[in-house]
This record gives sequence, structure tokens and C-alpha cells, in this order.
Amino acid sequence: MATELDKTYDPKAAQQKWLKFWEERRYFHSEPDPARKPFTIVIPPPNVTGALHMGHALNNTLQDVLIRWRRMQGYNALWMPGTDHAGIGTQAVVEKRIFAEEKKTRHDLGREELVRRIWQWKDQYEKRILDQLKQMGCSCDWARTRFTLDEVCARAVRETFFRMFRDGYIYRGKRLVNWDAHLQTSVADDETYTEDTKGGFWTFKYPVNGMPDTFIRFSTTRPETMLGDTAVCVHPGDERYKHLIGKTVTIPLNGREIPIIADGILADPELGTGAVKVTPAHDPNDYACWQRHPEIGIINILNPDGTLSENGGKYAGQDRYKARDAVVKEMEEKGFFEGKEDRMVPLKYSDRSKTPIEPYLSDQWFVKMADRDDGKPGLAQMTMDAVSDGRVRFFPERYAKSYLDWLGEKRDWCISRQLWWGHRIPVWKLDEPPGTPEKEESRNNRLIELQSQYPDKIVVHAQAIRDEVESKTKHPGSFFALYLACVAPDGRGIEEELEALGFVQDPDVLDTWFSSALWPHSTLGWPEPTPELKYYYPTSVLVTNRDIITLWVARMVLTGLYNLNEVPFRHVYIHPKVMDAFGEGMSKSKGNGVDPLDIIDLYGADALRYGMVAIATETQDSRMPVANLCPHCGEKVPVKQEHMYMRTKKLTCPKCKKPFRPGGPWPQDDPELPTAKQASDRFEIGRNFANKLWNATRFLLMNLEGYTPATVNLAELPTEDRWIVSRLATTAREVTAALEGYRFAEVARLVYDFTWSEFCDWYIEMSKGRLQDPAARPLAQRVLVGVLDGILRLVQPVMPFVAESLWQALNEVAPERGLPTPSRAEESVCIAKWPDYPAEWISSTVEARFARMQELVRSVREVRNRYQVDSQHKLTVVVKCTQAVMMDFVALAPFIGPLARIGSFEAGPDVAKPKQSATIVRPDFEAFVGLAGLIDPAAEVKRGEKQLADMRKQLAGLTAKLGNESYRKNAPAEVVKETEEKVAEIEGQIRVLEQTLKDLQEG
RNA sequence: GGGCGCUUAGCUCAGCGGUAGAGCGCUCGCCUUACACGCGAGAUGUCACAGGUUCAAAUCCUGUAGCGCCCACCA
Repeated sequence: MATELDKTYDPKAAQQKWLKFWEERRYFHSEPDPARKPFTIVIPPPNVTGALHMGHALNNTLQDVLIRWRRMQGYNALWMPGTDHAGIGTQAVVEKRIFAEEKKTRHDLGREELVRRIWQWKDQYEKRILDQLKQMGCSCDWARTRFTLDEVCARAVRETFFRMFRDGYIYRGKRLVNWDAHLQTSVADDETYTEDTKGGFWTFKYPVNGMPDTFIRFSTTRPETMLGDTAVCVHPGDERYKHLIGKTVTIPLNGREIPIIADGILADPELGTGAVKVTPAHDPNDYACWQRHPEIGIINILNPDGTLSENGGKYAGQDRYKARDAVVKEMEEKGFFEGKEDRMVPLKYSDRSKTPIEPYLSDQWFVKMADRDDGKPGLAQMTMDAVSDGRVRFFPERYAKSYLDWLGEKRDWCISRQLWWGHRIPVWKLDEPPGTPEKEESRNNRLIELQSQYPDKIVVHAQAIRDEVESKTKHPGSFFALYLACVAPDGRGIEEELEALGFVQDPDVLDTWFSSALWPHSTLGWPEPTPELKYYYPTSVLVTNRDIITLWVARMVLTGLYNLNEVPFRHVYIHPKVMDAFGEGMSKSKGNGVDPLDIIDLYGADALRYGMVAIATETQDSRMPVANLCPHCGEKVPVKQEHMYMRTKKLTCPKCKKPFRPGGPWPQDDPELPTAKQASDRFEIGRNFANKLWNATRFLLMNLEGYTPATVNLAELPTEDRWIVSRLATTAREVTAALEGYRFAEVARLVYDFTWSEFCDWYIEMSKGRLQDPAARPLAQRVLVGVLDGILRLVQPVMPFVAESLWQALNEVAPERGLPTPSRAEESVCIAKWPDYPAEWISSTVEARFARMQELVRSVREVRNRYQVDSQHKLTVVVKCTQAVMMDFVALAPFIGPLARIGSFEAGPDVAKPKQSATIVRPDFEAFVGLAGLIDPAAEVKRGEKQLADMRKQLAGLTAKLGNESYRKNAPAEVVKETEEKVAEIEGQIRVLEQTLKDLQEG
């Protein structure tokens, strides 16, 4: 009859089988259906650059748990999948590869060809990433997969840009940006890292004009920027320099005369010489100073490639580092060099090219975040309000602070990147030098015509832009007319018209976050009024990492409010980080990652998922010690700290002495060495748990012969049945509450403990006897099946593969099941109803009674183990307890092993206290276990005395407590009562022990 | 420098006002006919440190130290 299950769970077979099954049945596909409530999550789109790592495993497992749970609850659940084009990252990777393979740069290939190549890369990696997600069991609606650069998303990007441009939120300006001279693009602050680098700290002096032999001394780490100095700055209150303020100095390198100014923010009298050179175009602080003192001017001395521009005078064309040496040499020769100190200086590097960042003045596009001139809240404020007033809630709550603090700075958002891979900025510009009035007029007329012809498709901003660099150097006071025309998404004809007029499209692309920011609505088809958008938006919850609260979460709220006047999601759940064994974040540069696919391979997807859920506690990041499995002999080689910092590329197996390279999601390129797979003990729990579930079900299936579904009467159930039903109902409630509060680790713990420690260790064990008894068997079967049914439902969101395997097996043998009245089980556990058992099932009385039974059993087992009583030996047990307890105890007899006799003091003194016995003293009963011929009275006395001492100590503590007047006065009555009861109990136990010890000593 | 978090059994972590918990590891005994990815029993902790609040503190407050993360800055 029963389906035969193997002895152990085979995750690989299950994964293969059920992935296909789910896909075929389209359980994860969702269509708008106004009759049902939606539950929607949009995936944080993984970058197409890389491989999935543990962070992804965690992030996506948690989303899947929520989606699967809500789906079971009857929600129309949609998990929208997709990937992110990740501008800089992807372009850099592909460029690097092309250079390695073909020795060609992007300039050799040209824009079109490079972009084509990146698309090829994207197609390959997107497929791989989505496949990895599938392997994890993610129940996404794959038919809806989006990509941040696909047509649907592109349209949303252009539409948003157009609206923001039209409304004056997007502007073009000159700003100091982090310039990557190697990739020749600006990079965002978060795309840089700072590293202490060996550098110099030079001190120079400039001669003060009109004051012979007077110099002003200053220090710098970048001497070449002297060429771009436009002032020297001192603190207004600095007595040493007060008399020099307003004077000028001459830069010896180029003879330029620059003022000495006072600025209390820039200059710190405590630091260095107290005087600072000011290079507005190449230092963020100096730039800020220039904004306070615009009269000093600003001079850009760098070209985009990192060489000096014509403003560098005789150094023009030299690389900035060469120029640095040359400048130092010239200053030294001219006698203005005061000394050099070797120093470790913190230097900003580009994360992508690993080259030092240059602060660089360039044209960029910005989104204005500040409050509006008309006093209405600006974009930042609007975005903050959504969280302040609770339209968006953070879990855990404390993360709202990061969000609000960051937005509170209301810093403009630089959205342009000098890349080729991304959404091209939909602005055409005309910035020729001023022409003849006639020419300009005809052009203006044409522009006006265009605007009236396509009123909703084109916005032209004609701005008088003062080019700060030029105005101070070549054409003081002159202005350029600059036309910026933004074209709406479907304005093809207009673009050509503009180009005919001499307009050129801006070559830059948008910051990746600009398109990611639209993700919750762009994926649903916005700006089209699609049924999806109407039905699924706003989404239910966003599950993400704390690192991108500002970069991504805040900006999604911003664009959601701006485009739809509605937040993109109700809840934001921020999960912990997975750290390595030494408490450091996992990253490619540290080489300390773990590949989730290795874990799936070794432990199964269910184990990976269980591990991820168990790790997701509310406050703490989680460490994950890993080992490499030697590819030659399979030996586990633990990863040590030194492996991390050295970024070890080769390890030698301590057992077989053969070399291999360590594993991870980012393995080094080395075809010579075999790569290790990685293991971590932390996933054994999940693997073992899956196996436990498997075998519990296997046991049932072996004992379901003759199973007949029928209603069970709760009131007539034996104690253990009432107990397991009560525990199941309690557990289901607690699991639901934990999920509602995003307390994932608790979910894992609850399900595990109930299944293992209660259902398997006690209930199944107790059912064994009943299953042999034809009278008791049918009921035992019904309750067993009913409880297992509930467990599989509760397990499904976390471990869907094993749950489905067992559900299907159970469906073959017991398709009609459930408590108290059976019904036909759903065809898949994925779409089974989430358990919500009636409150009447829960009985604290029954649970307390059963706890006492457990205590009883454990006590006897303890004695058995202490005296190494073998399984043949028959015990005599005498218990002092009530009739009811006695009945329970008799029922429990099989647990205690063979019994000669069992008796009770209060149920009837039919059994005399055994002569040679071990004593059990427990809160609810006293028992003596007869151990004729086995007992060692001396040992028993010794043990008893120790126990007695402990109890007296405890008693003394409690008595003292009760003697404390403040305690009696202030502590809650029930606490005092509990203490009193405890004291009475211990006193009773002490008496029993004392008597027993006396008996023992007397023989 | 600012913010946030962490410090509990050898390891990884729960607990977050009323007598210290789990998994792994360890000790002892078990191939008990679901499971050795298992069963039963056991040992193991001044809950980082110092103050404070309270009848009562691992739990709340303040400070110190160490670790981590985020943000800012470093002429």
C-alpha cells in the first residue's frame, strides 16, 4: 500500500522534480483579479555583473518565505523578478574582459559596438542569475521578468526624466565630482572606497606681494594643484595672519596673483601652518569655499584623462603625477619649497578601476532635492514625510532614522554618468557660441513652433549659463546661450527635427539608481495605466539590505510619490548581513564570500533556505564560518583569517597535501588548479531537519494501512492527542505572528522545535504503542496524519521542496485528512491553505499535564542511564501522585522500558517502596525506582547529598527573599505566591531526600 | 568625528525585568523494526567591564573597552 520512501531525503531529486511541477502548474503566476487581495513584492534586482552570493540567498529566501506564506493565506501573490543593468559595474567588467582578450579599449570599439557586446554579456549572465534563483526555489512569476534597461523600463525612465525636467526638478550644473580618470567617468560616492596610501605631505610658501621677505606657508598632499590655486585662506581670528588678509601672493609657478582671504570654515588655525591654499576646481572643501567667495574664481587644470589641461601652463599635457614631481622640483629650485614628510594619506579610489579619484569640475545633471521656492515641500521633504507619517514603515523601526537623516540633508542627486551602458539622457542641447541675431531668431522661432506643435512632447529650457571656468579666464563676464531640449518617450520625429537644427543628444547616461528608483512601478507598466499597475501598486513589502536604504529605498519612495502620488510599498524589511567567520562583511575584494550553489549542492536548497531564515534575527548580523572541501580528497579545510587578508589564491590540503584554489562566488581565474566547493556546518541543521521531516512522514506512511478519514471528537481524545493538537494550534499562531512581524529566525525555531522535540520525540513515539492496538489505531492514524498535514503547511514557506515531496506522498495514501473533520487536501502544498486553528484547541491545562508526564518519563530514564540499566532489566517504580497522574503514568509505561511493577502511594499502596532504590525528586511527584542488585548505595548517597546541598542553597535564597519586607510589599502578588509555593515544594523535596538518604545509610 | 548595532556555554546564536537556553562540539549509553543527517541521558556560563535605577537586572539607564556596519571628514 504505502508509498515507499527512501531512508534519507534526496534534495537533488526533489528540487528537480518539484521545480518542474510548479512551473507546469503555474502556481507562481499571478494575474490581476479584483475579487482577491493582492500581495506583491518586487525583487531587488540583482546586478547582471556578478554571481549570486550569500547576501542574495538571504534576501531572496526571505522574500520567498513571505510570498509563499501569503499565497497560502489566499492572497493573490505576485513576486516580480528581474535584473539590474548596473551601469558602471557591468561596463567595467566587459571593458576589462575585452581588453584582456583583444587588447582593445572602448574607444577602439565605438559606442554602438561596446553596447552590443555588453548586451551579449547581459543575456548570458541574466540567464545564469535567474536560473540560480530558480534553484533556490524562488516562487517568482517568471513570465513577468523585467530588466532595468528593457523597453518597458526605458519608457518609464524617459517619462520620469521628462516630467522632472518639465517641472524644473532636473537641472544641469557644474559640480565637483569624483572623477575616475581611467574609466573617464564620474562615479558616485558609494562607488568609491578610501584607503590609506603612501603619499607625501609637502610644505611650500608663496611670497606676499608688496611685503618683501614676507611669505605665507601652507601644506598640501597634491602639489600640482597649486597651478589651479585661486586664493590662500586663513582663519579670520588667527593673529598670525590677520595683517595679511586682503593682500595678495604670487604663485611662483605661473606668476598668477591671488588674494589672501579669511574663511573660518575652511581654515583651521590648529592644523598645519594655519594657512590653506584654495583650489576650488579640485577639492570639495575649496569648492565650497569658492561658493562663499565667488570673486576668487575657479580654474580647472585637469583634462578628463588625468593629464593637465592648458590651464596648467607649461605642464599642459603631462600626467598629473608627473606634473606633481615637476612642480615640486620647480618650487624647490626657486626656493619656495619648505620640506616634505612621508605620510600615509587616505586616498579615495574608484571601486571599479581601482585608480585614485580626482575631484573634477564637470557638467552634470542633477535632481533638485531642496524645498521649493514657493515654500512647498521639495522632493526630499516629500520623501521624508511618507516615512514620518507612517505611509511607509520600516522593520526594524530603527532604520527609519538612517533614511530620514540622509534625506534631511536634502543634497541634490547627481544622475549623470559618463558611460555608454545605461539609459541615455533624453536631452538634446545646443551650445554653439553666440551667432548672429538673425540666425538665433530663426532658430528660436522654430523651437517655439515645435513646442506648440507637440505641447506635451518637448520642453526647451533656454538658459543663460555662465561658464565659470571660461568667464574667469578667457571671456570675463560673457554669457553663453544654452538650449536644452528634453523630449518625451514617444517623440521620435521631434528628435530628428532638433538634430536638424544642430542639437546634439547629451552623450551621458543616467545613474543606474535612476532606473532602479522606478522599479516598483516601471515593472508594472507605468506610465501606461495597465491593469497590473492599478491592481498591484503599491506593493506590499520591500525586502532589502541596509546598505541601500538611502541609495535605493529613499529614491523609490521619491519617484513613486512623484510619478503616482503613492508610496511604492507599505513596509520595508531590512535584513541582517551575512558576515564571514571573523565578523567582517563578505565582499569580492576580500574574497571571503560563499557560493549559495555550493551549499545547495552539498546540503540541498531546503537546508540553504532554512539556514538563511534562521539567521535573520532582528538585531544581529550573523557570522558564517566556512570550510573548503578539498577537491582531491574531500577533506574539510576550515577557512582561517590569514586566508582572507592575503586573498589566498592557493591552499594546500593538510590531508592529501595537494593544492587547490579556495571556492566562493568569485573564484580567482586559475585554470591550473581545481576549485574547492565550500561547506559550512551552519547548514547541517537545515539538512538534518529536512531529513527528520522526511522520516517522520516515512514512519506514518508505513503505519497508515487501513487509514480511514473521520471526524475526531476533541473532547474525547487521549491526553497526548489533546496535547499535540494544542501545541500545533499554539505553534501555528506563533508562526503566523512571527511572520507578520518579520521575525524570521523565530519562524525557523518554532517550526523546528515543534516538529522535532514535540511531534517526533514525544507524539510519534507515544503513537507506536497505539498503532499496534486495533482499537486505538484508527484514531491515532487520524491525529498523526492531521498534525503532519499542519506541519507540512507550516514548513512549506521555508522548505518548499521537502514539504512538497511529503505532501504528495501523503496525498497518495491519505488524501482526505485534517482535524477535526477531514477534507480533501489541495493538490500542492504551495497552494494549500495556511493553518489557522481554533483557539479552543489550545489548552494550558493539558499542556501542563503533559509537561508533568514528560518530566516523569525523563526522571526514570535518568535513573536508568545513571545505573546503566540494560533494556532487559525490569524496574519497579513507585510514584507518589494523584490517581490522574497515575493513569497517565501507566499509559507512559512503554517509554520507561520493561517494568516489573508500577505502583502509587496515593492510587493505592499496592506496591511497597523498593528496598534498593534510586530516588527521583521532582516538582509534581516523588518516585522511587527499584534497582535490585544494581544500586550502589554509596554513590546514591553521595549524589543525594549533593542534590540536597543544592536544594538547601536554593531554599535559603528564596527564604531570604520572602523575608525581605520590600519584596513582599512591592513584588506582584502572583510572583510572591509562586515563590512561596516554590519554597513549600523544595521543603517537601528536601524532606523526601533526607528520609531516603537516611534509609540508604541504614541499609 | 557622527549615527546604528554587537559583546551570553569551546563555536554559531536565541532570550531582553522575576531561579540561564538551542544547534554544533564534548562525556556516557544505544544499530530500540521512521531517521546514526538518528535515539536516550549528562557536563559546561561572575550573561564584556564599571557604576546606577528596582524588592528583583543577562534583560532598563549612564559610562568604559573591544568588534562590526553606515555616513561625514582628514590642507
